[in-house]
Amino acid sequence: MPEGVEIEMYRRHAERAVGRVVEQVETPDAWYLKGGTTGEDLVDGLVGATIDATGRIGKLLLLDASSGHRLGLRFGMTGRLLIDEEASIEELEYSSRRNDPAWDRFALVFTNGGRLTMRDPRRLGGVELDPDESRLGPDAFSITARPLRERVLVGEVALKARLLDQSRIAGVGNLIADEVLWRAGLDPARPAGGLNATEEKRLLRNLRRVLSDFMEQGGSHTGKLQVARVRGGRCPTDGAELLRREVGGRTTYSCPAHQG
DNA sequence: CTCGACTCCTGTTAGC
DNA sequence: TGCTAACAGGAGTCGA
Repeated sequence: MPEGVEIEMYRRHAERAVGRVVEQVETPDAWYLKGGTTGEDLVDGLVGATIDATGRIGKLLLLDASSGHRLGLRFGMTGRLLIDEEASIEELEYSSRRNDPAWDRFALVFTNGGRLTMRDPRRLGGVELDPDESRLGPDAFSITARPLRERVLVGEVALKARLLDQSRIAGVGNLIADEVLWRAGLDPARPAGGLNATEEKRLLRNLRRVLSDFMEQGGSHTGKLQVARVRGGRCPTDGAELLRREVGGRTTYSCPAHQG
């Protein structure tokens, strides 16, 4: 599913839209418009404007328009981004391999005839004009030791729940969280505030490595733990049967032997 | 402010 | 073979 890694790939793909002029906005699914944004808002704010730049905070993809407005795109669990009908990621985990235009929820049509399309079977994504970015914590790709320690590694709540909390660190989803904690040898259910200095460093180091590995390998489904994230799966490093639990409201796989 | 529970959505898949 | 129910998770809301 799209996590920060996939959204960064989408952002790079969306660079192909920079410099183009919006001719038309297509909103076939009103449910997909979020935060009070209407089709009329999008037409008023975007038609005639040039896409000047792309941006990303966590899982939120941003398109800056020359009108001064900023378009926010969220992809939920199954959303894909198409530019001129071309996808950046062909295999999206947990998404359909089918590629049905009936799932098009939103599109920008450009004056050159090309288009930017959001194709989302399960409709968990959404589009918002000028979204509130202040609700997101520092981006996972650039977070440093201090904000990690002060905003994420605090309190009694489960460590993994903290990593998934977009207001504290933006961009970590279920697969990235499981892979990072597995590599760092940390139990997902431990209190977030209970890590010592060594463990904090280990967490940050592994977060950075996982993000860079996943970017290189083509997505958050390319982790070493991924193949074992099935019922009865075994730890790829020590062979112990993985623990399958719900932590932070999400299905969580961890190794009882080396994640302490 | 914190935090867990609940809800939304629908294609896929396991199981009968 | 065909049907049903469980499952997946990002994100918002609500109430204690």
